[in-house]
Amino acid sequence: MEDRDTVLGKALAILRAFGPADSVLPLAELVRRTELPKGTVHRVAGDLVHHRLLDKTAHGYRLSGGLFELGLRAATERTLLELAMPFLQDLYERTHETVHLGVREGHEVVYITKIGGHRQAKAPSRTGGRMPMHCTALGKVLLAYAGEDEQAAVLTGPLERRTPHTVIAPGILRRQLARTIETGVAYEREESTPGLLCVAAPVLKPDGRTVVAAISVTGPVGRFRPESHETAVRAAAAALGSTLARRGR
Amino acid sequence: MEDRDTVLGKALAILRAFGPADSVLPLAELVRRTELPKGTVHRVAGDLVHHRLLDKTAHGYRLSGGLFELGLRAATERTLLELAMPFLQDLYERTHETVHLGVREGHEVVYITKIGGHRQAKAPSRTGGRMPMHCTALGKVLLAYAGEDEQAAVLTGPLERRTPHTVIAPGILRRQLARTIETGVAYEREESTPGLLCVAAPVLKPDGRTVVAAISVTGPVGRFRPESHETAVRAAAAALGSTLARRGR
DNA sequence: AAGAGCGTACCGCTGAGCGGAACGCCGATG
DNA sequence: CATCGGCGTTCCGCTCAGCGGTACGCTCTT
Repeated sequence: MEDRDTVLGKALAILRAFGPADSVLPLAELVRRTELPKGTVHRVAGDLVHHRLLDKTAHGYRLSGGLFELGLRAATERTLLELAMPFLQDLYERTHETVHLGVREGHEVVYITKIGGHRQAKAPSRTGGRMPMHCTALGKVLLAYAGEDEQAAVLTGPLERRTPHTVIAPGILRRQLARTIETGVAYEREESTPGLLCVAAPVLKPDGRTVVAAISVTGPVGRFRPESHETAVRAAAAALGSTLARRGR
Repeated sequence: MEDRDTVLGKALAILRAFGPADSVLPLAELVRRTELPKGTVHRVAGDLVHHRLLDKTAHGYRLSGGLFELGLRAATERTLLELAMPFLQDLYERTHETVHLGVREGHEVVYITKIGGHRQAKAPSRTGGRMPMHCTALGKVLLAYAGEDEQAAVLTGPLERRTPHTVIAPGILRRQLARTIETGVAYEREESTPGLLCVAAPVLKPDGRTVVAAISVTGPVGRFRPESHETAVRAAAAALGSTLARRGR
């Protein structure tokens, strides 16, 4: 999967060895995960510390602030985030539920940001994290507007059953996607996480066909009725769409 | 400044050649900024593309989504961001002005996040960006609680005059910092950007001495009266402080 | 006391990385 | 239309940065 034969490859193998949940990893753990020789990991990790991509603590290594800073220079994601923020705020203020902004990356959703209050539903999504497309509202929206082949690739591939409600039948899923194109929204009902509901709408280019990103509102089963936020989400997404069209790209 | 003799050094020189404002840089520009041989930049940039840290476009290279994703795995910043979000939301909802969360990194402030609505004052701060400490409310708070030597280092060093209001007299600045410790807030009045006012408060560890981060509210001269948000900012920062103390680190 | 697992240090071999040079392609200039 | 400067790309032989097996010393656990 990764190219472990070049210095850069090794360096990245080490950096990517950190999962979203990991905070500090000891050298030995990095060796295990990267499957690189111990000496090598030691040296490269040392270099990475020197370059401010890793911090060295008493208990091991940790991704450093330098990396955080660098990552936020990525132009497209950052611009999207900055332009979207006001709309996401509006949406949050109107709903007081967890609001997500995500884009498609390969066959998964990547969360650009996640905003919420104290009462937010405990979702597994994390800023900068990934989730499968077939079991999230955000993912379904992004998939619905993705290219034919992209869509087919995901539907054909194995669809992980995350909860009893996860839709793993390609047929049903395909129908949901078709309906998403018609209505302009997608739903998730406890398909990725028990107890969670979600509505999402696409942020489109002016052509009305290409997705740039998607916005969603998530809440817990019980007090939360996703249908009642359908219009708000759609409006926010549409508004962001036109803003993007107006300014630069 | 940078170590250009190792592969990693070159790679980082290239990545860091992208300023906060740059979106796409052509090869030639990278060569100019990094002062590396053309052939070398070409090759390394190619490798970086292969490793999903750069995107190659028709007009040059661009920091890619892979980097964004990686950066957001940095544990400390991300945890801080996640735990802070609800408090920042509250603060925004109460004030409807631009809200910042920042930490100290070296002799500057790094913005972890920035949230605001449509009417937000056009501040130069950007998520992931840097600003000097001596002319921002966030910076003054962070500096006030930083170690003696750290504080001295900044005050001794050259203090850039950003606007006619920038305080560049170490004496006055030191008094402001002292006062910040007493009152628990710092102000900025058009010291970094004309037309902008700002209040900030420290997020402290339980010991009440060590700063972890700082929160601020920014608004435009005219409608915005920073004093009236002093309590709200202080409350938000304090609340975040206790939350951090409770959970994990 | 023995052992397992860790982080660190050493060091000689070698091919990955290096970068100067040359090329072909524009678009600006005269 | 000819020239030229700046661009991105490719090539290739030299060499030293990177490599990783080995060994050591430390701290826990058994």
